[in-house]
Amino acid sequence: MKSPDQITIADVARHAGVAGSTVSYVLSGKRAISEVTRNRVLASVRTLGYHPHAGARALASRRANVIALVLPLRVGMQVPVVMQFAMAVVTSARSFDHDVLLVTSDEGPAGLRRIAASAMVDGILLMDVELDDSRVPLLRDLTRPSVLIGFPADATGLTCVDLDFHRAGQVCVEHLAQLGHRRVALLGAPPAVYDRGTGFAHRTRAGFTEAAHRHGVTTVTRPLPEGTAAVRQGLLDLLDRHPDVTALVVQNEAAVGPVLATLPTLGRRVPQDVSVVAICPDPFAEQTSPMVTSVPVPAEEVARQAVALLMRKLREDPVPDATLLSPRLTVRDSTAAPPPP
Amino acid sequence: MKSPDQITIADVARHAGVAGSTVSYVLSGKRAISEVTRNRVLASVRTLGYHPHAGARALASRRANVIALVLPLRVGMQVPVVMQFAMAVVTSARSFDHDVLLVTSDEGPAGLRRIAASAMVDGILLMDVELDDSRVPLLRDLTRPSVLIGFPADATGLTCVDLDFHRAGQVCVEHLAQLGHRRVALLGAPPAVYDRGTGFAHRTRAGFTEAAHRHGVTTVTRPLPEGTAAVRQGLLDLLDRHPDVTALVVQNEAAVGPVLATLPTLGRRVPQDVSVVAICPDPFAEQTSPMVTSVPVPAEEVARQAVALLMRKLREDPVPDATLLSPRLTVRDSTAAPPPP
DNA sequence: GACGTTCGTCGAAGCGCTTCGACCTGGTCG
DNA sequence: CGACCAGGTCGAAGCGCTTCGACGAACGTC
Repeated sequence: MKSPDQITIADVARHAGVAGSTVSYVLSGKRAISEVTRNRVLASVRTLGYHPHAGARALASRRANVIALVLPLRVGMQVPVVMQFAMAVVTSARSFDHDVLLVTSDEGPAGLRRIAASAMVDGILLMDVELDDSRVPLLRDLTRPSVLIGFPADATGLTCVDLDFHRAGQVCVEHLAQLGHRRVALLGAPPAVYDRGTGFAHRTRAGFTEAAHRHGVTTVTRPLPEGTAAVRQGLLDLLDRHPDVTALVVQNEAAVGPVLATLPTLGRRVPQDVSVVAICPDPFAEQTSPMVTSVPVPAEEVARQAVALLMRKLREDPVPDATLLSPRLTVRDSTAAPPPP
Repeated sequence: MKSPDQITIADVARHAGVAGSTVSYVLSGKRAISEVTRNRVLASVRTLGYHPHAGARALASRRANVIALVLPLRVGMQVPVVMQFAMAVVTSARSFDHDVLLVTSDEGPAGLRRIAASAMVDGILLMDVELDDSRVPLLRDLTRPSVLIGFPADATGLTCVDLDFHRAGQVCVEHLAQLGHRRVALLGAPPAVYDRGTGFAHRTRAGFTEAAHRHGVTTVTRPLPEGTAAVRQGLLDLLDRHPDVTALVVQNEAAVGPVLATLPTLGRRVPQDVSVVAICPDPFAEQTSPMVTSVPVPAEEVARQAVALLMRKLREDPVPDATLLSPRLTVRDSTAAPPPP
């Protein structure tokens, strides 16, 4: 007595009057099959509602058609972007006929090792990589190919994708310099993010500072803690010490709203008195009032690229080590020329 | 020549000087094995770094040790909660020695069917269930067990877990009534959420209205669109038409911040002039200023419960159809007695 | 018209694991 | 003291799939 669920390739073969191997070849396209046989098989597949058994397939073909998406358990401020990433990864992976196994970092290296060694996944996508990431060395001697989203300090031998944050910092300054601003502040991620050594924060700051220098703009940079009250306090302090600042670059999704809301209460209108540029996802930027000029983190595109790269590695195609997506600046209503002195 | 990666159970057996089946029994504990043999096998497992091949295991045992987590692709504003859920699901699943396959709804029912039929997962966890959810009927005639997070209109034959939103609505009103408020407004999710028939919004409103009635409190309810500007407009309009409202219940994470920020600019101090209770995740509530009295959505606990239920169903243990987690109200700084008339 | 070629199909051999029945011990019991 | 039993262990038979080599048949080619 057969169990009622799980239609096997043998069932399809019988129904179509061919050999099991023929069904397999029809489905994989790895050998020529006549038009007529193919159609007969496909018809049987459809009428029986056949779906290949993933385990059996993985066992025989040594490919699971699954990739791992490794997220840090401690998702800090940037939850929405991470989510957007994750969804985009799933969608992209599906377009390559792969599924996504969600893994958290809290099992540590052992978790990664388990996933890889059990042949559960063919490749690994690592998100939110930190400058000095404990998972990274492991990745190097794992047999499975991997792609990182973000850059560790030492990226040799690894494939990494990210927004070009260095360039993003530059772009913000250039926009503001062009408008005539001469003194600009960078309000960054919470201090913890810098301390943790997360790459993007440092790279943005470097680009920011470098471009400012080049354009004769003087700068102030400071991290911005979480929480509306803290943001307010930070702003007060900043404007108190540096009253001549006429533009802010904010790289902290959670802070963008509060910053825009607080400035008017401090007697600074946006953009008449002070301009604001944000580095944050588009959905955020479009929801503020006034709508904020921003350099979006193109989560979907980064995800797509990362998956595409991983697929190429699975095929053993050569891939570039570093892929930097160029930032685009979208001008909205929060930036204007500085007020006359 | 053997491929260097992938140590098999045969390797372990040889190394330990026992039969393959013995290794299997040591690992699964399904038959008595002498202490001495067990230790010898476990030692070999460790020194060789053996991890069972997931596909082979799934094929032979008919259990993949993987559950599917199905997320809606279109995640609205409540991204952070969803994320929190997802992470908690992974953690819980791991504690049962299961992994999590991330699936989006955008493939539609076909996607679910594929996942289930390919024996890729043993069970399914469906998030963000809507009152009239197209995926739900399918679930009923799938062979795999499933658990829903949220309630569809017709939940017969299904296992559902959620916060008791009806009770949450009541709890908010009761708190406010006790403080002496007589006229209370419910500011809900964006209109689209109601139209979509998402259960929690309706259930909260029902509980809210019912409790208000019972306590002799009159109510106004209205959805709240996304965006700071829209929130402001909505508040202006509300206070204009109903100037006697002294308390607000906000069920819209994205709106809590803006509401609290906007009220003072409309000449209403919180909590002296108007009290605010939010139904939102704790991290949100703790970040507002003033810190808002709230009924948190216990994402982690819901996730844990859902996974636990699914595991019981996998073991074919009987489980309750509906699991409602009781809300707790955390009093913070945004609620007080209403001002004298 | 005998000989390659290609094209399409089949059968069988695994992939690495679980699990079932069988088979050995040594005790225990009547 | 032989029969019985429980505790340990083994060998072999699959699980459902892919893939390799083999094999007919239909087609030129000299």
